[in-house]
Amino acid sequence: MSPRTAAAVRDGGRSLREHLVAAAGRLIAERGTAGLTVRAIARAAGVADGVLYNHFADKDELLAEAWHAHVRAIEDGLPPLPRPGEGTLADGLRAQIGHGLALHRAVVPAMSGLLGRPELLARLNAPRESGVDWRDRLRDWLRAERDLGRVVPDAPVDAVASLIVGICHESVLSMLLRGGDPSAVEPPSGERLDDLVRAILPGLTGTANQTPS
Amino acid sequence: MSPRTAAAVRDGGRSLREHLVAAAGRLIAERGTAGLTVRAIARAAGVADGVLYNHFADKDELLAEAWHAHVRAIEDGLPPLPRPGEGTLADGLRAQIGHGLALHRAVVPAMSGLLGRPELLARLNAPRESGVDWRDRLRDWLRAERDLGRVVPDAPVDAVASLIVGICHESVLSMLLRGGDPSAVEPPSGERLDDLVRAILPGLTGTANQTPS
DNA sequence: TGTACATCAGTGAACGCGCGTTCACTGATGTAC
DNA sequence: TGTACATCAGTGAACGCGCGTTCACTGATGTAC
Repeated sequence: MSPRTAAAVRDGGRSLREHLVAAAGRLIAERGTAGLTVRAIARAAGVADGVLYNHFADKDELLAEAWHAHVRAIEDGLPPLPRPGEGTLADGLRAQIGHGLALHRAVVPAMSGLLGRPELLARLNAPRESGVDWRDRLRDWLRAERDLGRVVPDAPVDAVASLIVGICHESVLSMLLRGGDPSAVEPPSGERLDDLVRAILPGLTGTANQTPS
Repeated sequence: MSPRTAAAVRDGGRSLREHLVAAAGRLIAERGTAGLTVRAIARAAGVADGVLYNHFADKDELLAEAWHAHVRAIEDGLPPLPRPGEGTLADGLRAQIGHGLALHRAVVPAMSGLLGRPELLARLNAPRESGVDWRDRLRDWLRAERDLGRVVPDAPVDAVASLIVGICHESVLSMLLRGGDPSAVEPPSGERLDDLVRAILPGLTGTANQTPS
C-alpha cells in the first residue's frame, strides 16, 4: 500500500470498495433507498465524500452492488423452500407464503424508493439468473405438484401463483401506500397463514369442479 | 374582476385555481407524480411559475387537490360494483376483481412517485370517508354474501379479500418494480379473470371442508 | 363623458437549498541515491 | 543507514444543476373627480 489509506479501513482487511458497499447496504436495510445520499453513505463509512468515485463509476453502481448484497443477505436468512412432493401440500403452501411475505417485507420498502428510476430498477432486477427468483420457483413448485398429482390437472396454477405473489405485495403496500411505517408491518401470525392456506388450497385440490358463470 | 387575468383563463368561466388543479390532474394521469414539478404544472396550465402560491399554500396542497380529482375521475369511469345476492357469486367475484384491477392500474403507478413522502401519502388517503374505499366495500360484500349463505360460514373471507386486493397490487407492481412501463400493463383478459375466479371461488363455497396441516 | 389614480392577480427573474459530482490539494508510503 | 523525491488514494471545499419558493414589478380594470 503505497499511498494514503482511509482511517476507516486501516485495520480489518476489507478494501475501501467493500467497506463502502457494506455501509450502503446497512443504510438500505435500515432506511431504504428513498432519501439515500452519497454524503450519508460516506458519513456512515467514515470516509470522505469524494472517494466513492475512485471505486465506482457513479452512485448507481455503488447502489446496485449494495442492493444485491442486501437482497442476498435477506435471502440467506430465510428458511429453505419446500421441494415438490415433500410434506403435505398445505404445509408446502404455508412455507411458500411465509417465505414470500418475509422476503417482500424486507425488500419492497427498500426498493420502493427507486420507483422513479425505472432504468436503475431494471438494472437491479436484470442480473438475477432465472430459476433463482422466488416467484419463478413458486410457479415451478406449483406446476411440479400438479404433475405429481397432488394438485388437480386443470387447476389454475399460474393464477394461484399470482395470488400468492399478490398477497406478499399487499401485505407491505397497503401500509406503504397509506404513508405508514413499513417497519411496522408485522410478520404474519400462524392464524393468518392458516386462513390464507384455507383460501387458496381448495382452488388447487379442486374437489368441487366449479366453472365460473 | 378588477386586476389582471391570466391569459389562460380569460375565457371559459374556470377560476385559475380550478385551472391549475385540472392541469396538474392531467399531468398526474399522463406521467404520474414521480418527476412532477411546479414549473411543469405552470407550463401545462399556460401560466406563470409563481401564481400557484396565490391560490395554494404550497405544492403539496395543489397536489392533494389534483390527486383527489384524478382518483374521482378514475372511479367515475368504472362500472358499478355488484350488490350482495345479485347475479351469481362467480360473476360478482369477476366484477370485483375487474374493478380492482382497473382501479389499481390507474392509481398505483401515479401514487408510487410519492412513496418517499409518507406524510403526503397519509394526507391523500385520509380524507376518503370509510365505506367509499373499494377495499372496504369488497370486504363488506364478501361478508354480506357469507351472511346470505352463498359463502360457507367458516370461509376465510378476510383472507380472500386480501388475496383479491393483492392480485390488484401484483398486476401493477410486478411491472413497476422491474422498471417496466406501467402504461404497458394490459387490462386482464376474460380468460385471466376466469382463472382467478376459479382459484378463489372454491375457498368461498368450500365444498371440501379442508383444514390445513 | 373623460382623465388620473388605486388596486391587486399575474409575471418571471432570482433566491436558497440539497443533491451528485469534480478536482486541486494532502500526506503516508515506496524508491533512488 | 539517512535523505530527497515521486506516487497516488484519500480529502473536502466548491461546482453546477434542478427544485420549491419568493418578491419587486406589470398592467388591466374599477373608482373618484
